[in-house]
Amino acid sequence: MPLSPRWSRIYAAVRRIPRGRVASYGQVADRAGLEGHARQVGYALHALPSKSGVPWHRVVNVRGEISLRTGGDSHELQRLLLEAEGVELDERGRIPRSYFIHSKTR
DNA sequence: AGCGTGACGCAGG
DNA sequence: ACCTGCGCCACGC
Repeated sequence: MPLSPRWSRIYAAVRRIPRGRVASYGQVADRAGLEGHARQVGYALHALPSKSGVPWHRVVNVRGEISLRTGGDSHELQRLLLEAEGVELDERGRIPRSYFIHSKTR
């Protein structure tokens, strides 16, 4: 049975993030027509089955950090998936602004 | 039905 | 750059 229309919009927005780029939870919320509901984006992705085909790994927090609990498996997985797409983390383990959607460069 | 919790973000200090 | 408080909504007790 279908998830709430709210979550469907969120997943659709995530699917629109181009390969090799990332978006913050807030940007996803905006693009899903849910301005100010960044937290719901995190919740929706958390509930997402790993088989879904939704590129959840392209969503990071506004500071360019992977928001999954450090040390956790999925945190590691997200980093690997991003690097596989050519997204490079800086020395602090954060993703430069230039990889975000809407960024002029890159 | 209330309350705490959480893959967040922004304004303040 | 760091910390705190608050708004947001769905879930599980």
